[in-house]
Amino acid sequence: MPVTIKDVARAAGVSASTVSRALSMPDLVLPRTRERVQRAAGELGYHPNRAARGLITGRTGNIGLIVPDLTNPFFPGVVKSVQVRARQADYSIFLADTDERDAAEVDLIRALGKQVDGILLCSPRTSEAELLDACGDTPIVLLHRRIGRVPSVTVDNGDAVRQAVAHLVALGHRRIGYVAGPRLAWSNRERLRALRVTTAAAGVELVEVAAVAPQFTGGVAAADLVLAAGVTAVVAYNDLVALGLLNRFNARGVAVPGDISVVGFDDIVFAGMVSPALTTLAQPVEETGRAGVELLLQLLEHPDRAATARRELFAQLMVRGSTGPAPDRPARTSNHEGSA
Amino acid sequence: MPVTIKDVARAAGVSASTVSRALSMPDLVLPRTRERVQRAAGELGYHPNRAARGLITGRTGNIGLIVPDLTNPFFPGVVKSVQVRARQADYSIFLADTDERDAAEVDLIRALGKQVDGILLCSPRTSEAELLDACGDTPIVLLHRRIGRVPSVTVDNGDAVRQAVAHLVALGHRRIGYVAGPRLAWSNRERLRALRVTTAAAGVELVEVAAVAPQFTGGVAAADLVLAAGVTAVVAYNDLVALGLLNRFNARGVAVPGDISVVGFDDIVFAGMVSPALTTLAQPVEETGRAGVELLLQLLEHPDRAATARRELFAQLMVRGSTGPAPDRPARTSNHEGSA
DNA sequence: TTGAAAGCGCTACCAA
DNA sequence: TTGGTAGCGCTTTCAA
Repeated sequence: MPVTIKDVARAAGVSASTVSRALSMPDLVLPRTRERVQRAAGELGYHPNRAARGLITGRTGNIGLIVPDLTNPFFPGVVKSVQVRARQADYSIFLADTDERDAAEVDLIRALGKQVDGILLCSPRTSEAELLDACGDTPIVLLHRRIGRVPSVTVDNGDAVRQAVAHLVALGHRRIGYVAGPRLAWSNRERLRALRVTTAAAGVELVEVAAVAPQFTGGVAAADLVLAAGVTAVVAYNDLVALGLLNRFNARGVAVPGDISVVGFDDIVFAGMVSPALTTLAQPVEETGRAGVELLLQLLEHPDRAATARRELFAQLMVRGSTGPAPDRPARTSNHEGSA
Repeated sequence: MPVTIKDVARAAGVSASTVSRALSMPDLVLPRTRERVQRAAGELGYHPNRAARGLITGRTGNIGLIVPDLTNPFFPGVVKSVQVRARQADYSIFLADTDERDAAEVDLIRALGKQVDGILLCSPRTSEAELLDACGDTPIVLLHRRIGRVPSVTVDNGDAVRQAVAHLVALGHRRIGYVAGPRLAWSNRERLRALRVTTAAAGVELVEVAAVAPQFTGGVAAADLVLAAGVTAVVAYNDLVALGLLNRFNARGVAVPGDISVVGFDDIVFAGMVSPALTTLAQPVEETGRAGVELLLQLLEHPDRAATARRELFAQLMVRGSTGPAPDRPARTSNHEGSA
């Protein structure tokens, strides 16, 4: 049986109220008493029961974090940074992974809602209305998505895309493909929109090749379509997809960047491990998580103030081996002479 | 203000006790009443406050999960499978990442202890005594570690190593290197021990090259030592380290498997993405997580019974491009002719 | 079968 | 500055 506040009270020869105060509002008790209580608590190994405390204060000391898929190395990065910042503020993390099943988001929000002070929603796909409905009055902060005036931490996808397109155009590419991710993903929509605008402005062609699962296999599946599209460069929704492209290109004997250039998003650690290393837009993962927690904490302190409720971060282009000068002609669509 | 049991009681025209029963022990109330209550609960969107329930039942419905480093793709796999199984049993997951800082384990165990019904400790490094002390009377299940009679899920590292060595020996290798991981990691100790035994039994030489951080950079750092050790094959503590080796070998112009063969552990998804693809020992991640949760649930049901308290799983060798016939001589230690 | 009452561990209020 | 008391939302006796 765990040691409760009463045990400490008895040991210190004071009342439970005093123990409570001595521990959480030390200024309100006499130094002598405080010390006595703290020593007793220490000796007994007392740790307040957070659930019981939460019941009355209305605060659990927990933060919920919902991510689409831990298997994508991008998200563990976010989780870690959230974790670090949360722990600093003495919060624990409830983690849930939706496994890319959009419907699971709402269920998880509902399930976690009661046990946490607020939820960090990473790249949610659920429609605005459903999301807001599911949250009820649980404070939320969106990561990588923007909805009305809901506090959010986002990365400027427009700027990121501009960097990528400028880079490709400078290399001489005039026909660029995009392998999209989940249609409902905000990042995907933003990237696609920015690609349309930016390529048009630069006077180059954009080919929307396909939309695939944001995974390695998605990239593998899209690779042949990319080749058939006759582009000299391709932007992938994320690094996983880009790596899938690279892999299939390699299997088909299509040289990167000789025959075709590839750009990804996220700069997951493996983007730098393959050869040629992937050119990608590095997301400031660490900052994202930290900023998310901070926004949420702020929100918990001042539920009214919404002034600082948005933070926009920036991605940075990492130019690596997978992009190079445009080939004179698009990549051959097959390396078997006969099949052309 | 969230809807409480009283609201439902009022709406259904019954007492709070009845609501409680109708929801958690439906057989004890009249079908008519039950329906009325359930409808009311549904309409109001009532979800019991788990903290309050836990206060009286002594069960939180939460499971703690502590992993060394989410950045290693092996662990997200475990987390996901734990998550899935836990959710089936209507448990939520408290996740904590120690960031490979051994000391953090104890703190986290203490911090989580009170808020969960039990803890899943994945690959902990802490000494047996400290660990048991920190746990107090929180039930724990160890993943990838064995301590006395503490319930655990492990993979038979001896068998895994046997598979790897047999494979390498069959290819003609006679001098095999090992790049170790954290000295305190149980898996590392087991693998090292098994390597010693197995190589000796096969009459081949084992060179313990180095011990590095279980990360990509660790492998990169060890690569030159491996080459200097004059081995024709190298076993790495895990895939991340193996990929680091591969990367550095590639940079130095050392052919894999032409000049040297590489074997990793885990079969993280990226092991199959590089070329040549990494030969590795696939851990049954999904089963590990599931088994861990099941053991813990069992433990919570019958704190006494310890019969089924251990589960041993098996790794499977995935032979891929990174291993091949032994070169006649060990890999050249440099590709610069002059420097030899 | 149902309701009233007690109490889980804690904090917040009010008096002293 | 301290202690007593009430009550957070829920479950679980015990009576009715």
